[in-house]
Amino acid sequence: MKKKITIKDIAQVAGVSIGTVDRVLHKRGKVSKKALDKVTRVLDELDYRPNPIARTLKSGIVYGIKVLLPDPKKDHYWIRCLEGLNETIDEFSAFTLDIEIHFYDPTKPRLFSKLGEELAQNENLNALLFVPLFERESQALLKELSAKEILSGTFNSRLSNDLVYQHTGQNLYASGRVAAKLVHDLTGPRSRIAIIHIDEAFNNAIHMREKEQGFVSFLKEQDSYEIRTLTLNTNEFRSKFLSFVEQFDPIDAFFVTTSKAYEVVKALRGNEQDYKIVGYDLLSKNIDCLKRGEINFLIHQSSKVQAALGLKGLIEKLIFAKEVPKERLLPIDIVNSENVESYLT
Amino acid sequence: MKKKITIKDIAQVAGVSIGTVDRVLHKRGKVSKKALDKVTRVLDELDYRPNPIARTLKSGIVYGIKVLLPDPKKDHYWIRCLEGLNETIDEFSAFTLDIEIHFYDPTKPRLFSKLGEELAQNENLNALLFVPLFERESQALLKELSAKEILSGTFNSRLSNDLVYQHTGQNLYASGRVAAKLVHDLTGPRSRIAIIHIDEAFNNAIHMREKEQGFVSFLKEQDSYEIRTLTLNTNEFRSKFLSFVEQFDPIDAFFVTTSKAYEVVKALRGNEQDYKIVGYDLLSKNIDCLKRGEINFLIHQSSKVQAALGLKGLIEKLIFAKEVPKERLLPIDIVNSENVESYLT
DNA sequence: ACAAAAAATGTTATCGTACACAAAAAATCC
DNA sequence: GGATTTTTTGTGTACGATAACATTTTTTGT
Repeated sequence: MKKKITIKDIAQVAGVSIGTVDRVLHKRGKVSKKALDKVTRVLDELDYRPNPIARTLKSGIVYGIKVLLPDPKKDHYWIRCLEGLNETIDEFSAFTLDIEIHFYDPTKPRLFSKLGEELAQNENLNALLFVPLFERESQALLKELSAKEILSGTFNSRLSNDLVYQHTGQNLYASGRVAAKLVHDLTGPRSRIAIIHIDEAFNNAIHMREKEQGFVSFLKEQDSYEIRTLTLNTNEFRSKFLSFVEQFDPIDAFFVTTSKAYEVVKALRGNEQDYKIVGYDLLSKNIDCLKRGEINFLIHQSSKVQAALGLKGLIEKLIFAKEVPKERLLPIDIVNSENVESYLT
Repeated sequence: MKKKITIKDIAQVAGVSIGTVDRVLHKRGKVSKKALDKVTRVLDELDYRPNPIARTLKSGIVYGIKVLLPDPKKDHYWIRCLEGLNETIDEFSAFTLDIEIHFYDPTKPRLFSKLGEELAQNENLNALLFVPLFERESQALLKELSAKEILSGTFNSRLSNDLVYQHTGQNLYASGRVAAKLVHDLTGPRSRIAIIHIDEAFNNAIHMREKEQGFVSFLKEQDSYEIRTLTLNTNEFRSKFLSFVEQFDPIDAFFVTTSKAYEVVKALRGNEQDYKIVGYDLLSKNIDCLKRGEINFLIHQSSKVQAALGLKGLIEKLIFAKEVPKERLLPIDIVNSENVESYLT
């Protein structure tokens, strides 16, 4: 228990009043050069860091944080992010934070832009966390935030941009390699494998490509494999999928790069062969298939935790002046029928 | 931003002074029945919860927490717990907490008892977190803590005791089932599987049994398997292990219930056959084997996170009066060569 | 019924920070 | 140099909970 250095200590050592120290700390001017130098030096020497608790207690200081999330009503995937956000909000309920969550239609880049601009207008906005589904629009938003010195955070999708303060995400390439390793374990070498992309437009196409690249890169390192890729939408699924299966027959395993592995399962039902299937995301439909043994593995990069961590990072930066690594990647969880329960908190 | 209810509001509504409210809150007596009733009612009605920040700020209130951990010098396994503890301590550095970590020799129950009693003597000890390696001694300690109204928390090992305030741990039985499922995936049905317990005395024998039971229960549900169990210590390892392998030959897979899977790998080196191996814990030696393909899967229940969560639970109870579920079980992580990196933060 | 003791209740300083305002010191003007 | 403006510095109060202390009310004893 080392004694904590307060603003009082600084004032005493520097031989000035706490008011002067405060002015130096907050750069509100009205300080003579002499006093400024002395205080700055003492501040540095004693390694002073303001007590965030006292700061919070002092009335009036409310940090404004807004979150921009794809509407869970339009795409159920995001409901878990919302849970994560709410948990973090709850965790910091003791502090005076003004956190608002706004939803946007994941199919309408225009509205995203509009909403983003609107939020950025807000006077007392200190940080904005968002899912950058739309590359171009997100870049524009980031530029605006940066200009206004508003902290920015992204999660789930990544932008290649230095302006973003912090990103919390997933290593898609590596997750593809993980899937490949699992398939390799399940089928052995020299097998025939289908990579299925479903609903590329809706989700981020880049996501699926990265997963595919990781997947293929692993298999290339192993014994020879026969790989085919199929890209389609939910509505054209029934018509195209089965003819693909027939054409590429016999298939040993499917790697489904989106959360729609259950669709593949459904389509293959009644088929005699024992297909191995590796997919993504702990949707309840997927979990049902997993438990019935129709899906072998699901890869899970908790979007809930991503959202929670992303928000937490921004809050801690604001309240505690705690620095967070610019990029944090979640573990790639391998889920099968036996450990799935342990991931459902 | 709903307005927060302060002690002042309560006083006003109840028609008394804040002093009286405070006395009611802290049960320090000297309050008339009439006032007590009124305040209690208002307190309940307005759902008042004290501002933990103001409470912390008020000088003098220092919560004392001690942690009792097996010495990482004696058993390197615990070093990761220590990391987790330190991360949590760091996280709450803004609050006035007096946290001390004490080590005990994991081979000496007597010293554990002695140290435990010593710590419990401490006047301003509010909570004690410990790893209950020794059943009997831990029970005694718990009784003492409970009598003194000191919060108790355990992690890593579990005691069947209602006195413990909260436990953070792992589902060993389920992890055994997970391992079995993986082995099943790797070998297919009708294979020959060896369960290896190493250093039962040192670690908790019950742990290994639970894992074994889970493992066997899964395989029983599948097609017939041939299972043999071998229990041994590190020093007698070389002599007994190879003769066991010879005897039970041919073996398809090994399930090692402790963190010593690398020992099995070492012993089997030079052997022609392609054994499948599933083990526990992300020790660097295990990770090396995993990356070289000598171990197929490691099961990971982050002891670091267990320790961190355990401590966090106690702190939040003290500071925020936040209730924590009596038992929290970590996810059972499946680790292979491709996702191991994502777990090493 | 009155004084003294006991019990109940109210008031206030404190923690560390932030900011408004008052006070002092320095600079400017005539 | 004295009055006025400007700059710099110091002081007081608030935030919410706590606990010591001061004050009021009630009870007890004679």
